[in-house]
Amino acid sequence: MAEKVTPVLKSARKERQNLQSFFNIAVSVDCVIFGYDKNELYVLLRESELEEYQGLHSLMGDLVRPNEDLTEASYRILFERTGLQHVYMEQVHTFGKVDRHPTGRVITTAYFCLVNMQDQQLAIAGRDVDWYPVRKVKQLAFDHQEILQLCIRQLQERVMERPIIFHLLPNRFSLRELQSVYEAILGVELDRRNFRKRIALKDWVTDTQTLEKEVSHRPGKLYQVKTFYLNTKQPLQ
Amino acid sequence: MAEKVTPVLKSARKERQNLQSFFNIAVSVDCVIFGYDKNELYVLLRESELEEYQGLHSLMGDLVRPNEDLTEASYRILFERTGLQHVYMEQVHTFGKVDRHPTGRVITTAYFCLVNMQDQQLAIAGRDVDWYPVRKVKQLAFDHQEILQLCIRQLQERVMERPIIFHLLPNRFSLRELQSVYEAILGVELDRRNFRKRIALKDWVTDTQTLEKEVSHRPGKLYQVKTFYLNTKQPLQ
DNA sequence: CTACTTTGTGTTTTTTGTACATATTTGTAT
DNA sequence: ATACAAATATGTACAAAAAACACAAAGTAG
Repeated sequence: MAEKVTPVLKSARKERQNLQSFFNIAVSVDCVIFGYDKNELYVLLRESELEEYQGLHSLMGDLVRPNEDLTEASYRILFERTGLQHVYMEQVHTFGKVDRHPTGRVITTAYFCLVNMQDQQLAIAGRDVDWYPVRKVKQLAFDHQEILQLCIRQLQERVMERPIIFHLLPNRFSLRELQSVYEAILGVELDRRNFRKRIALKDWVTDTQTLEKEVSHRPGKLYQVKTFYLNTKQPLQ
Repeated sequence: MAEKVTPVLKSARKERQNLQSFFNIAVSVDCVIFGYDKNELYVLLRESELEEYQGLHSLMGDLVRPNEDLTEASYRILFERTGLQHVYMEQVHTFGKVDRHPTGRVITTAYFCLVNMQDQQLAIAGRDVDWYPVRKVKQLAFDHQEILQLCIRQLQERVMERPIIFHLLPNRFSLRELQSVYEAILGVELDRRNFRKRIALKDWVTDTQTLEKEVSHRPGKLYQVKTFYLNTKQPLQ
């Protein structure tokens, strides 16, 4: 790391005179867009454009424009790919290795986004864009596998401390579905009785007085999240 | 998205207009360097160089060089200012508002660092650099107040989940000191008996069989953190 | 040697989390 | 219509963790 010793300050000043050299780093945003369907957590991926990564998938990313905030860029990318606005999003980490992009110096800030895959507004843009079960994603272009892993870990932490999981679900859902989303994200099985107790205690949802339809067994009650907990704005960070 | 272009930016962009269109965002790193002494949490600040922020302090930051990793840049900045290497550091957040820097588009990634203020190696570089009690910092240049706040919050979360607090302390410390660091960071008072029980349970420290000196009361035992817990590498993120 | 300050320890209570079993409701096949 | 399958719905006992709380011992200062 900081192997060079004292002359650093002096040479830094020198380099700074030649200011252009510091505008040689491109800035991008990568969105890890999560969805949930039938006991599986999905992530939205596209086919990589680069020859170097032919045949591999990559996250939804783009360079940040000179006149847009970092946050704006992430919402733009999400919108371009999904047609969705007002989606829950959190910044996760910035990846800045010199050689992380094969064709130039690009640092990237990763965000995770939670979307409802049943949303009527949802319009996956591009033939090469599709949902993939997170469990099955083994290799991605660039350092995107690492980015994805970190986003999953952060998602796992967040769903345990804040009511953000509802962004993955349709308006009405059964407690069984809710539990399945937790299980898909955390990768563990949960005890049904304790789970329901915990949810009841948190007081995040209300009974809609309606029942599931088209299930080949006893239908469960449908619940809604209390609207208070559906803010897109992240309460922390 | 909001297309506000301030005159400042416009001229800044003009200067760089001959560069490739997406390589005109500068990337910087800001280090929030924390220290602890006598019941107070301190942060290392310098006087701002910019006219716009004359008289205000700012964090330790610099532009990232084209050929250094983001992480390298943060260790370089820390080393330039403190002479320290192998310091505990964590990335916190990247700040990317278009207008966050008055003289151009600069996005910055914030790191927090934990240093031992009694460290013999510690050499604060520059007349304008000094320690300030975190409690008393009210206003900073740029968006550095916001950055500082977020770093404090992340530090508060981390010390509750991982044994990183020892990086702020000298080699040997009493349990009373250790408790005081927690109290300074968290801004709360802790029960001594429960605190000691929790620390004993965590099994992070060993008794050095020596006692405090030069205290005007019953001296406490001195402890050391088990070396296993002193890795500079962050275990998560 | 007395007063003072801080260290050092243990018990009880409360809260939280975990493990676990049975009756009920509906749909489906006969 | 009846039996069966599958999932819903619910409560209690136990273990672990956190919080509240009080008193004796060690050393310093005068």
